[in-house]
Amino acid sequence: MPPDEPPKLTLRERKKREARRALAQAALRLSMDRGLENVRVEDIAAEVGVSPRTFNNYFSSKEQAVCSMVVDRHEGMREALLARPEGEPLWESVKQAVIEQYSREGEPDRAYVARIRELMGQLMLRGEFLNAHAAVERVLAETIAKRAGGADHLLCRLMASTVESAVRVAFVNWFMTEGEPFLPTLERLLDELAAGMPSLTGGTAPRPGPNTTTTSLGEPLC
Amino acid sequence: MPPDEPPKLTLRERKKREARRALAQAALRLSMDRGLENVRVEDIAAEVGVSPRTFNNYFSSKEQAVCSMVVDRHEGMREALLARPEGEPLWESVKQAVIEQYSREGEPDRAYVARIRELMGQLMLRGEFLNAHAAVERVLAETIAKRAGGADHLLCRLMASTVESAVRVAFVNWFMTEGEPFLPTLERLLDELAAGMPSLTGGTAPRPGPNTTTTSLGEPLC
DNA sequence: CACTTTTTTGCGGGGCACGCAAGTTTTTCG
DNA sequence: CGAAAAACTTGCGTGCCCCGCAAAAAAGTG
Repeated sequence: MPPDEPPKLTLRERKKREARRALAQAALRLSMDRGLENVRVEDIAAEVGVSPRTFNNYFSSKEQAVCSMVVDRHEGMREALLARPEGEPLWESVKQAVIEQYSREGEPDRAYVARIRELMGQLMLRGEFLNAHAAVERVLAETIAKRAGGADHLLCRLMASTVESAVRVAFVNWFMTEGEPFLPTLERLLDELAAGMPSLTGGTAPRPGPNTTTTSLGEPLC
Repeated sequence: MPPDEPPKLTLRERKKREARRALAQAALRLSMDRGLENVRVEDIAAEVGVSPRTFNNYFSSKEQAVCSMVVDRHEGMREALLARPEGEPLWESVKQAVIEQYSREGEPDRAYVARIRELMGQLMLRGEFLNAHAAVERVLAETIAKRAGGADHLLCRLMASTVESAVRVAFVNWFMTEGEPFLPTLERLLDELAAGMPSLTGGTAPRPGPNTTTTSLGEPLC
């Protein structure tokens, strides 16, 4: 068998990536177990066998570490989108690229649903999570622009932003409902997006209907 | 003239709101002047004439204080949307409600563009900013659901989320370009949304075109 | 004016993020 | 190879932040 990945990247680079990955994973694992508020930076560092100070050389907060898997996805996102066949309509390309990206990880682990729900309850974490999505959004916008051959820059940003919206909504739905699978939901939402959400716009009749609870602000669910 | 707002709310309530408002405003003002990193909680408290500890009774971080104006907008948002005429198509209602909301404040102050741009460079702040938008998004989704008479819950969330996307994209465009006015951009983006972004989808031809710079990640611009 | 409820404040603790200046490892190159 | 250069890690020290707690002050009540 071939000895291993022949180190194309300098040893240093490999070590760095590995350290980063390990830290991120440790941060996530510990947070799932005990809840983010019971995880000190010290713990994460210890888990990986590295000094606390080093943790901060890689991430500037534990929240950032936990969310780094989200942001790392932009890499594959760009490639997937650029790899779509030439003539394909833009929406279809984007839809397939995004779905492919989230298929590769398989349906998120059902066992952890409750934990994830608790995790996302943390306000600081949500901020970082949204930041991560914003990062993905930027490269997505750029890639769309490239793919669309110099289309209106603003519209590309809008499209990228709404696509990320769909992802987030599908994700929140996934971990809030216990039941519904992620990918089909995502696919449906992307289709709706592409069509301007006719299912909503269509059923215009504002029947009063039975009152739903007016859950006001504060910081309830995600 | 009538003596004043006849205190409908107990004196206590008024003081609380006033304190909160004052703190938020001070936080924003100071951040604009010196940049958020040079503003300690102590400074904000001092500006309002209150103990630092009290600041944290109102906000759990300075970032939150700075962004509180965003989240306070959900109040007016709900009212505006529910006040739209009955038969009006949903998209039109939402569009008008949102635009109305942002008209009431007038075009954001042109003089501060550069400052705002710097402000938004702060990563922590962006997280909180996005959190604030997420809060608005929640009540918007709920209001849309009510207005649409029990339509698909998920789609309502999607619509709310994409609308907020449009707002953010328009806003970022505003403070990144120096030039273009906010409201017309917003209006255009909302129209595009309602139509599934045909301007993009239409021009499918993927001409290679001259390469644009592949600005990769890190944490470049907003 | 007593009495209750709510808010403010000081204090103290636990933690986090980061600059800096050694140490240590990897890379480069003569 | 072996030494200088470059890059990464680590410990230490600093400043700041967030929050729990309990006492003091303020606002509401009769």
